[in-house]
Formats: sequence, C-alpha cells, structure tokens
Amino acid sequence: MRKVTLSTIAEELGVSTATVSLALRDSPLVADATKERIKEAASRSGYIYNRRAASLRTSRSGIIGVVVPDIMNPFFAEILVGIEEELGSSRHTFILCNHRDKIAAQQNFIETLLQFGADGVILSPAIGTTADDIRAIESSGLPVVFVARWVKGARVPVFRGDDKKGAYMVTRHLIEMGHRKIAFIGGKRETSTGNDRREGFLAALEQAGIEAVPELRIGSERTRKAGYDAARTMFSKDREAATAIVCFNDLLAIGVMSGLRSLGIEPGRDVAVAGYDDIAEAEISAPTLTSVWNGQQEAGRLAARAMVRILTGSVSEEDAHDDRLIQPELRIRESSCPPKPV
Amino acid sequence: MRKVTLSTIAEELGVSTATVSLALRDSPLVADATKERIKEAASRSGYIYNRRAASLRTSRSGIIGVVVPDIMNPFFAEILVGIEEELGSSRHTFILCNHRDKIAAQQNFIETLLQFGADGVILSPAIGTTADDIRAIESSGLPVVFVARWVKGARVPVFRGDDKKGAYMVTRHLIEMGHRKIAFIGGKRETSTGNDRREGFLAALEQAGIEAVPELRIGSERTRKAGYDAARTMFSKDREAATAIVCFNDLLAIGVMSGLRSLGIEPGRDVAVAGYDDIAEAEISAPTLTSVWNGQQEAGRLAARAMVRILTGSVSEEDAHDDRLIQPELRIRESSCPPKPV
DNA sequence: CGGATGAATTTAAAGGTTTTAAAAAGCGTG
DNA sequence: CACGCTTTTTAAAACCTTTAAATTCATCCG
Repeated sequence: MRKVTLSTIAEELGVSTATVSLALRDSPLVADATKERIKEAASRSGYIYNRRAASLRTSRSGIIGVVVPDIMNPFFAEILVGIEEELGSSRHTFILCNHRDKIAAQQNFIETLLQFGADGVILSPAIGTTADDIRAIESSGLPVVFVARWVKGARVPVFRGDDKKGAYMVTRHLIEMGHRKIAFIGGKRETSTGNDRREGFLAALEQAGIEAVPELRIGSERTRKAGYDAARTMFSKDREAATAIVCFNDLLAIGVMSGLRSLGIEPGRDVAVAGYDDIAEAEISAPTLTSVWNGQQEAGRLAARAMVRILTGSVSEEDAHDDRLIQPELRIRESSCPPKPV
Repeated sequence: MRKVTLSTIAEELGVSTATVSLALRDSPLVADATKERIKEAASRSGYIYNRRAASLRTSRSGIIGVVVPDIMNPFFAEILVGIEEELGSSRHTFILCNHRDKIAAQQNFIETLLQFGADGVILSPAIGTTADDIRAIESSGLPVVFVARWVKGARVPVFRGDDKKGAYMVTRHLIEMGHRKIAFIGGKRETSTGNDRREGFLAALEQAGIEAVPELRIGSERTRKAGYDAARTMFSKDREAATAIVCFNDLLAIGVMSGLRSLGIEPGRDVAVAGYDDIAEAEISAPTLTSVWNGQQEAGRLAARAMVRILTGSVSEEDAHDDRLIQPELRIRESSCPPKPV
C-alpha cells in the first residue's frame, strides 16, 4: 500500500498527472466527465494533497506565523482565538511563538518561518524590537502585520484597541466620580501598549487639571502577582495613598484587589479599582471589575484578515496601511466607587 | 538578487550541491577545510535552509500537530506552554488547533496535518472521539500521544495528572475537616477527565462511608459562568444544601464562589470550596482557593518529549506505552473551612 | 477539402533538497 | 608505476506538484 500521489491516480486512470492536478483543483481546462472520474478515484483511494510538494513549486506554503508575548495571558489568548477563527475560513494554518519578550526567541522564530517558507507573520513584537528588525523581516520576503503592539517607524498595518483613548475613558470615569488622587499601576514604558495607556491616563488628569504625581505611578510586570505586590507596596505605609487605581490590565487589577484586601482595604468601597482588557474574569471577580473592553478577538480577526488580503493581493498599498483602531468601551462594575468621604 | 540555494553556493565555490548539503549538515564525509569554506559562504550569502524541499525528499517535516479543546482555558494554555518549551529544544515546530469539542474541527485539522506531512500529533481529544478515530489517524501515518484527556481502548501513551487520585485527595481533605454533605460541581461525563475526577470524589465518599447523593452532583460546562449559575441553582432554595463543594476545576470554583457570595453565603467561612488544576488565579482569588496541582505544564512537556522520542526512534514499544501519571498535590488555602456549627 | 479554430490532454521542466552508488583523488607500497 | 586502500567528491535519481508550451483530435468554415 504505497502512498497515493497524483501519479498513482493518473496511472490508474490512464491520464497524465497534469490532468489529475488540474481536475482536483476544478480547473476549467479539464472536461467535466474526466473531472468526475478523477475526483472519484482520488477520494476512493484516499489521496492526500501534498502541500510540501505543491508549495515547493508555487512558493506559497499556506503557513502564517503568529508571534505573541505569552499565551498564558488571556489578553493574547483571546487575540489568538480571533486569528484562528479568521484563518480557519481561509485555507491558512498558523504556527505559534511565545517570545516572552525575548528578542532572541522572536528572531529565532522568524528564521524558522523562513525555513518553512511561511507566507507572512502576524506580530505582537517583543520589547526592544526596532523598525530595522521589521524591515529586515519584510525584506526577506515575509509580509508583516502588527496586532496589539507595534513598532514606531515601521510602516506596517497595526490592529489594536485604542489604548490611549480607553485609558483616558476609564480615568475620566474615575475623575467624574470625584477622585483626585488616582494611581496608575503596571505596564512597561517599553511596550507601545504601556506607553499609550499611560498617556491616556495622563491626558485625562491633565484635562481635569489634576497634577500628575510620579509616586502614584508604578511600572511592573503584567501579572496578578505583580499587582498584588504593587498594591501592598503603595498602600502599606499610607492607607490613603490614593483613592482610585487605574491598572494596566485586568490581571494586574485582580492582583491589586487581592493586595488591597490583604491590607484590610476593601476594593470597590474604600478604594476604586479599574482594569483594562475586560477579560472574562472581570465579570466574575469579587468585586466585579470595572474595565475597558478592548476588542482583542476583533483585533486578532482583523489582523488575520488583513494578512490574508495582503497575501491574496486583494489589497491596495493604501488599504494595507489603514491601521484599524478598535474603539474601546467602558464597562463599569462594582469596583468603581466614589472616594471615601473623610 | 535571486534566492540563495544549495546550488548557488555550490556554483560559487565550484563544488557540487551534494557536497554543500553534506557540509552544512556536518557530515563526516566532507573534508574539514571544505566544510569551513562552505559554511562561511553560506552564512555570508544569507542562505536559508529550505525545509519544504528537504522534507519533500526525506518525508520528515519537523511539524507536530497540537490539538486542545480551548486555549482560552488556562489549563490548556499551560499545557501548551509545556509543549512549546519542550519542542523548542528539539528542532520541531507545532501547529495548533482549538477543537472546542467539535469532532468535525478535530477531523479537519488532522486532514490539514496530513497535507503538511506532519510528523505526529499531540492530542487532547474532543468529546466523542472513538478508539477507531485514533486508529485511523495512526494508520494514516501520524503517531499520536494523548495529553490531559485520553480515549478508552486506544493503545496510545497518555500524559496527565492522576485525576482520580487528586479528586480523592481533595475530597478526603474536606471529609477530614468534618464535612459530610459534599457537592460536586461541573465536568462532563463524556470527558475522561470528568469521569476520573468524579470517580475519585465518589471513592473518597465511599471510603468514609458517606452516601452519595445524586442531587449534590451537577454537571456543567467548565467555565466561570457555569460555576456561578450552578452555585445559585444549588443554594438558592436551600442555603444548607451542602457544607462543602468540590469543583471540577478552578475556573468553575471561582465562579461558584462568586455565585455563593451573590446569595450572601461566604465561601471559606459558610461553605468550603475546592477547585482543581491550581491555576495562577487560585492563589490570588478571594478567598484564595484550595486546589489540586495537576502538573499541566509537566504533562505538556512529557507528552512533547514522548512524541519526539517516538519520532527519533529512540523509544522502545514498551516505553511508548508507559503512561505517565503525574502525581497531584493538594494545595490547601483559605477557601477550606470546617462545616459551620449548627 | 485544406486549413483554421477550439477543446482536451499531455509533455517536460522546474522547484531545492537528500541520498546512493560510483567516480575521482590522494597516498603509500611493493 | 601499478596496485590497493582510504578519503573526498560527484552525478543522478527521487520526492510530488504546478504550469507553460506543445500536441492531439474533432469540428467548422470558406
């Protein structure tokens, strides 16, 4: 029982492999009757299309690389879901890389993609990625689109939530509730997302004429644990260090709430807390968490769609650079509260 | 600037492509001096190894399929991390599928894997997968290993936590605290995991001479939302329906705790709650959640390692069927409490 | 009826690597 | 210098598909 290939079928039916190839792809060059016979024979014999062989010839592999910082982070997991859904409907498959913000890992993966003859890469670049890095990738023949994060100076379409606006919205919401001492926890200056959210935060303060106090901004990892620690650091000396906290993301915010509670401070009553991303947990944490819906899945979907468009050539150069900012939505929940009356 | 291939280099150096191919793979057949020259030329000219071409010849693609129910579930995300780490160190790449317990999606993906000439597949099978399905996959040339879930009757190595034992341990822990009315929430009878955990639960009850009450077992999805709903269903009529709850997983347990609290029942004081999997959230939820560490990452790593071993032939038939049960560990936290005195 | 047209099919090359058998080169020996 | 032996190198086939160009064959038109 040797492997069934085009020529197995061709032989069996007494036609050429070219005919078989064309027939299976429904080419109008082949007579209907022949197509029938061929297709029947193919499915009967359990023929399996050999993409490696095909792509060797066509130099189109149907593989798209997806590079994200960390799939354990629901934010990126959700983006991935969006990408997967979209690619599923377009005969493309993706291979995945978690770079954990290690440039080397990212670089390594790009190399692998090239070896596989990947058609393109959807990238949430690692901290420290330069515009030159991106250019290098592109000039080696891999089209790039960004998702969630992007790199300054790289002329590449980017799909992401409007972080600055979202951060502005949630900060503004807290200000409107009467807060003046608002802290910002988490996010690294090095990531575009971190920068944008911080900017939005600062913009809201400024607009309300509130002076920004550097002590009220703590950078950190983007994990629950980091949130827990940051909250304890900030509030252990001064229980009224701030009356509200904007967190870089929900994971952090949930950690922050635990941290507060461990100090006997009740989030949503003593101190208002807000997160970002609106992950599933936000709705079910205790208290439920005010957050900003950021359209991760949508971003993934759009990025994948854009990539497919680029690959199928059904996109103008213009189109490709039409960065799509997904409009964030504020989700107000129990963790929002006015400042405690003194 | 045409693409650099073996023959580009061969031409430049006036040797044959065979020599170049062998040299780049460090074959002892090539003289050291020649190797030097060739390697130098390769890196200078930016040669990229073409895996499609190679794998066409060798029928080894270096691709491994990974099939899990849902990456949004941290349980599976963690398995994935284990797999990725392990594969990273062994020149293999994986392509991913979320089947969402749809057999069709799983089947589809297997087809894709075959087209790509994948070397094997690491599978957390969809509900309803039969031993025949697995046999079909294997007989089409894809070695299979299971991770987390498995299929009865399929002679395939499986790497997973000892669910039965873990469920036994956590139930036993609650019994020792004095509980007699213990509920079990979540999990589907159709998954191996669901079954095993339920069995462990029942075994602990039986061993303690506690009668199992069917009303205290609710099957459900494995999400936070489902936990929330289940808790409300169970406790809304009778606030003392049970004094302790064992949940199928942490996600559910966190939902259950929220559900309880929404009824004014305080988890960890009024009712003991325990989860399973020990995901990161368990440590940081409020109250922190008693759970069972199940070694997801370890399971992923072992599964990947086993697959690589199978592929490199460095494994006896014996070895391959040495299913590895990872020993669970009980993590007792605040959500454990004795039954409320009446 | 010769030649043009068009449809259906085939031929042959190309794509880049690996591998096997065989050739070549080098070298010491008798 | 012929011989055998080892070390290097090579030619060529194989892997399977796609595609441009060529071929066949029947039909149609003037």
